Amino acid sequence: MSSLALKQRALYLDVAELMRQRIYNRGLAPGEWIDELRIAEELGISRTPLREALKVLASEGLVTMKVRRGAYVTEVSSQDLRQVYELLSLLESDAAAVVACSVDAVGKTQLKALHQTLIKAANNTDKFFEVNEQFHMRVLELANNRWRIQVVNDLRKVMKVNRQTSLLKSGRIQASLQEHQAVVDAICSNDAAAAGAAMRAHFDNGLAAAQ
Amino acid sequence: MSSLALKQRALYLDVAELMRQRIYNRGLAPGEWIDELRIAEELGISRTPLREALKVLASEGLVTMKVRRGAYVTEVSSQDLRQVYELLSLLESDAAAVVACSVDAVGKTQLKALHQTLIKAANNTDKFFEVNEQFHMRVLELANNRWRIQVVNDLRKVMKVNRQTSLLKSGRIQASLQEHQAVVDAICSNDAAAAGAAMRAHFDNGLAAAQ
DNA sequence: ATTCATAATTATTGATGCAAAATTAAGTTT
DNA sequence: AAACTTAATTTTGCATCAATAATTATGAAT
Repeated sequence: MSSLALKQRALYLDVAELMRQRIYNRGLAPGEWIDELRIAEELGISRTPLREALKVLASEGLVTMKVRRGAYVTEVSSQDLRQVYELLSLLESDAAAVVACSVDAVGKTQLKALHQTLIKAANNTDKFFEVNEQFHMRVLELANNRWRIQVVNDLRKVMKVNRQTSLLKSGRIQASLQEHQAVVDAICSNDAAAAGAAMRAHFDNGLAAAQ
Repeated sequence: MSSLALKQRALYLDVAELMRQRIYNRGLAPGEWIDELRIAEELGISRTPLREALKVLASEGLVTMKVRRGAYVTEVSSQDLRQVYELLSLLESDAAAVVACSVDAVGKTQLKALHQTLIKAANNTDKFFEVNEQFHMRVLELANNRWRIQVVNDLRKVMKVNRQTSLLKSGRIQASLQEHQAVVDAICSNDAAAAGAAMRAHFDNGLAAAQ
C-alpha cells in the first residue's frame, strides 16, 4: 500500500504548505522569482496545482504576483515587520482582554499548563517557538472569533518570512516568559484591562528586541 | 479595436471580481454550490482561470472549498457578522486614533471634504454606501499600515455578503453622519482617544442597527 | 563601437483532455 | 415494496497543450 494511499487534502494545499516552509527557511529568498517549471518538475507535479498554491500564498502576502511576469517571494521590509507587529499586538491584546472576561476554569487550567510547558522549553529554541505559538493560539481560540484567528494566522505567516529578526536577542526568552506569566495572571484573575496591557507590553518588547 | 484590446489584469482577477459581485447581490446564494462548468461556459472561459478565481475568493472567506466536492458560497451567520464587526471596530478605531496623532493639514482637509460629500449623499443609498466606504478607507490610508488596509478590505468583503442586514435601519443614515462628524472632529483636534472612541461608537451603533 | 531593430527563445496565461471519485440512477434480490 | 448492490453519469482534480507576451540574443546601420 502506498504511503500516499488516501489523501484527504487537495494537492495544491500540500504544495502551498511546502512552499511556505521553503520561504520561511530561505530555500526561496525574498525578492526571488519563482520558477514554476523547475519547481513543478522538482516536485514531480504539473504546473496547475503549483499555480493554485501560489495564488493562495499571494493572498497570504507571502508571494507577489506580477502580471505576465509570474510569482516572486514577497520582500518583507522592516517597516512591514513593524506594521504587522502593530496589528498582531492590537488583535492579540484585545483577544487577551476578551478572554479575561469570558474564560472558564478549564481555559485557565489550559493556559497555565501551556505556560508551564513553555517554561520547560526555555532551553530549546525550536520547542520554545512551537509552544509559544500554541500559547498565543490558545488565547485566540478562547477569544472565540474565527475571523480573528484567520487574520492572525495570516499575519504570523508574514512574520515568519523574517524569522531570524523576529525574536530572540539574548535574554529575550526569559523576559518573554515573565511577560507571558503576567498575561496568564491577568487572565486568571479576570482583569481584562491588565490582560490587554500585559499582552501589548509583550508585543512591544518583542518588537523592540527584533530591531 | 476591441473593447478588451489591452487588458492589464490577469483574467482570474477579473473573474474573481465578477464572482464577488454575484455573491454580493445574491446571484449566487449563500450555501449554494458553484457549478464550474456552467459558469465557465456562461462567461466563455475555461475552468482554469475560474478555479484560480475561486481559490482567491476562498482565501477571502467568500467561498468554501470542500475536497472533491467543489466550491460553495460561504454562509455568513449572524455570529460571523458580529465577529467581523468586532474586528472592524477594533482595527478601524485604532486606525482613527493613530490618524489623530499623525494627520497633517492635507489629511484633515481630505476627511472634511469626504464628510461633506457624504452629507450630500444622504438621500441616495448607493452613493452613501460608496462615499461611506471611501471615508473609512481614507482613514485607513492615513493610518499608514498596508497590512491593516488589506485585512480590513478582506473583512469588508465578508460583510458585503450580507449587505441587506449590514446597515440601514430607518434613521441610521442621519445617526451615521453624526457619528462620522464626531470622528472627523476628534481627528482634526488631534484627540486620539476621542477619535478611537468615536469610531468604536460608530461601529457599535452600526452593529446594533444591523440586528 | 554603440545603438536600434528584429528574430529567437523562454515563460506566463488560458484552453483542453483524461482519470479518479462521488453522486445518481437502475436493477436485482429478499 | 424496500433495501442493497451495481452500473452510468457527473464532476472534480491534475496533466498537457497552445497561444500570447516578454526577454534575450543577434545583426545591421550610423
